[in-house]
Amino acid sequence: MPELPEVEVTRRSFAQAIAGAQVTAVRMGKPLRWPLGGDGGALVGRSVSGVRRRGKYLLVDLDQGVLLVHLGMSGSLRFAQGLPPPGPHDHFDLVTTQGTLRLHDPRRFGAVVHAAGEADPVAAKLLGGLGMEPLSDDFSLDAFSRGIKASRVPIKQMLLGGKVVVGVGNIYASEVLFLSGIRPQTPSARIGPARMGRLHAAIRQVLERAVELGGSTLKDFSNADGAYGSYQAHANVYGREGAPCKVCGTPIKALRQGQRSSYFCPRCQRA
DNA sequence: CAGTGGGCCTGAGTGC
DNA sequence: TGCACTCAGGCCCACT
Repeated sequence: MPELPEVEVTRRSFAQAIAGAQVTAVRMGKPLRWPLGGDGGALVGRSVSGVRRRGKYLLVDLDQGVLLVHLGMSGSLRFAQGLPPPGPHDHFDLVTTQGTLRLHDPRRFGAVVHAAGEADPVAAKLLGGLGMEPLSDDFSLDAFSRGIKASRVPIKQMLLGGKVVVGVGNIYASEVLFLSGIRPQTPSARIGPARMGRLHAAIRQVLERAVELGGSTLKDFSNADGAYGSYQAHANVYGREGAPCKVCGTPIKALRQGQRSSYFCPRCQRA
């Protein structure tokens, strides 16, 4: 589920509300993708100083250490007081003086990891190889272009890989390529300057727009207040196989790349 | 070394 | 109604 916009929308929905809170208890359900690291009891008494985002990770900063939260494919967070008793898919509760932060994740591809800091080997392993932040100032066309050109991997998979730029997942990769007029199968190294410029701009444009719209709710995504996103209704190609292209009317095509589906318009995306 | 594909999990949907 | 199968927003890692 959650790509960069959903994670950012989630962050914004509870960062203020949790700031300054002190952890009073931790509850864990079934194991998640990675172990918490240490005893949950070590979190009790810590206070939350803020919430940042790096790629698709949320970094819950504590007065000592940091909590890395990843939503995987099916995760979502809630932050509220008086949450109901945990259900079978609520696998982590951080109970604080200002409310409970709860991770709901049926597929359990998500994780909550407690690390001493970002430099802690456990955290560094997860955050180390990440590419540029697309919504930050370091996301220059120059660096992006160099990163992309260095590989012959199809551009769709290059974007998903996160080594050059983070946060572009399966939905937004298709949308970004549509706006840039590039086919998903195009080898990264074969993208020339004109299309590279459009691709770079489209990444920012699509992700910013998605954040404004609260992300995409395909099935069950909601932010920490329980609100749904609406970007999916604006998708040009994702999930629209056979439907007419919103620009030219040509039926949208689907294909599979590395076990993931990609969608594109054969007319608007010529090569 | 770059690149591909399996695997982690559960639930929803489809076709028989 | 039940079963077998496919697919779903991500990402690590073993293999070629």
